[in-house]
Amino acid sequence: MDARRDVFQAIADPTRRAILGMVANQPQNVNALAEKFDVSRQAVSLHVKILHECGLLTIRQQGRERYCEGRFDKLSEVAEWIEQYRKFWNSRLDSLEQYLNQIQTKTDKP
Amino acid sequence: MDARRDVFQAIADPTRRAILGMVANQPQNVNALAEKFDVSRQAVSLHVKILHECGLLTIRQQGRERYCEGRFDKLSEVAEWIEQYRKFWNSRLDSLEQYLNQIQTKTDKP
DNA sequence: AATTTGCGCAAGCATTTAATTGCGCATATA
DNA sequence: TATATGCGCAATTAAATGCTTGCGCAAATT
Repeated sequence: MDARRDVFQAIADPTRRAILGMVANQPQNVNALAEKFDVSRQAVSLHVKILHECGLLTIRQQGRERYCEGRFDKLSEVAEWIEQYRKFWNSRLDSLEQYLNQIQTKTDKP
Repeated sequence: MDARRDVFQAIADPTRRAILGMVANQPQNVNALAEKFDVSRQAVSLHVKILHECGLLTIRQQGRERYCEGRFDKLSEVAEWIEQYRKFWNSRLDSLEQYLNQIQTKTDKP
């Protein structure tokens, strides 16, 4: 179960995205994560392993527990890939900056 | 070969990302695309089908040819998912980050 | 010291996926 | 009209993926 293993592939799985969401704010150990899913602890453990191999989370061993914490900078790879196409779906704006100004303006409007 | 079929999964494949890159600027027919890859025409045709099913490209039939053109607005789904984590990897001054901090400060206010 | 708990390893299994090959049907072209 | 071209539709195969189960080790608890 180890072939092409990149960030794009890692985030393709919904369970892995959920895991990332859970370890974004504070570290969680593997069992704590596993309890939140319907799949077995082993399945979650494997997802964690994959995410770790991709550099999307770090693992801090503490006694017999392994605390997982999100490491999201690798997502910039995906973000950059997508950014180049933003102009195609948001044709009147051709940069993130302008896009941001747009939503900011919308939001600020009372 | 039709199960979970979402945008995250569609862009997980490098060949499909390459195809999207090729049809971003001007439409290409299936054979023209296939020539650029080492895999068979059928393989490319299948990737095109998947991308089409995900709404990531449109197909315009013209005679016996099918012109594929990128439709990137579905990528915003991925972009939005990623955006929520940008603050974790991009700690430098960034308009989006500032924006996020701004609303976060508002929210955090007790 | 004995037991429980957290968790990785590894084997096994069902699906899914990517890719190939052969076929046939339209639409072009000679 | 005969032939070439573009391309989808299976059917098939090999590999990858997600998941489970059983095992065992090391750290914590009793």
